[in-house]
Amino acid sequence: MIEKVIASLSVPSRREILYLLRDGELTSTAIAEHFEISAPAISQHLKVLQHSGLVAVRKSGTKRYYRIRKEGFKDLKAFIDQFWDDSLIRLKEAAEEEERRNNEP
Amino acid sequence: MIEKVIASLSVPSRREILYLLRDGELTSTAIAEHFEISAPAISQHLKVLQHSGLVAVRKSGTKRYYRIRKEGFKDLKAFIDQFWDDSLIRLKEAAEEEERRNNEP
DNA sequence: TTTTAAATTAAGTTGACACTTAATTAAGTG
DNA sequence: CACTTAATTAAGTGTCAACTTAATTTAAAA
Repeated sequence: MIEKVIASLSVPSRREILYLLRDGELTSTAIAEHFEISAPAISQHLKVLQHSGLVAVRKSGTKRYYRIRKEGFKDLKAFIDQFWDDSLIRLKEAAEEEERRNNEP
Repeated sequence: MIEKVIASLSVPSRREILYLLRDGELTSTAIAEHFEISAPAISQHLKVLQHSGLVAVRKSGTKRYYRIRKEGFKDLKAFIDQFWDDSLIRLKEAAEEEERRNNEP
């Protein structure tokens, strides 16, 4: 799923949609009002965000309320943390830095 | 920079390169051996990863040793954490869930 | 100084995808 | 039942970037 999650986030408009949804759920139209691009474009973005698991939707009459789906970020967070706070990396880095200092005085 | 970081991560080959570099620095050729795509393609990926700040390079003779640049992940991590553990979101979610239960019995 | 090795730059091709407008579905409301 | 509102699906277009092969740079070895 991380594939789809990252692809979702790679488009500025979609990140902007996520920012908007941080303050609570919004309808497709309400979201579209914040953009210059067309309503269908927003709709397409929302579909991508749903398929990647980053947003969820709730229907009520003709309206559809979109909201952040927190768990959708889980895998990506884990991916990043591998590089961010993996102690193995820190050890490797330190060892190599040490070696560099020794070999190129 | 988050723009470039996410773009970097959106390509499977580049994520694979990062995985390889977790175990320590590697030359361009050593990296290329793990892939089916051409050496120039790898070189281009490495350039993208450098420009996004996710990898750094060290020259020694004709060889170039690439390594993870941990700090490069910082901004993206912060971005994700906004959605992952922002207490405001949790409160909003809880409030809305509550409201949903009340309005649609 | 020729040759080899390591890696890149150059140039061109192709497929994906973020848009657009137009048409369609679905659910109220007069 | 028309009409409106909310949102989507359909279909087509243009751009961009991930590849390719060929050529070039740079440093070391023979």
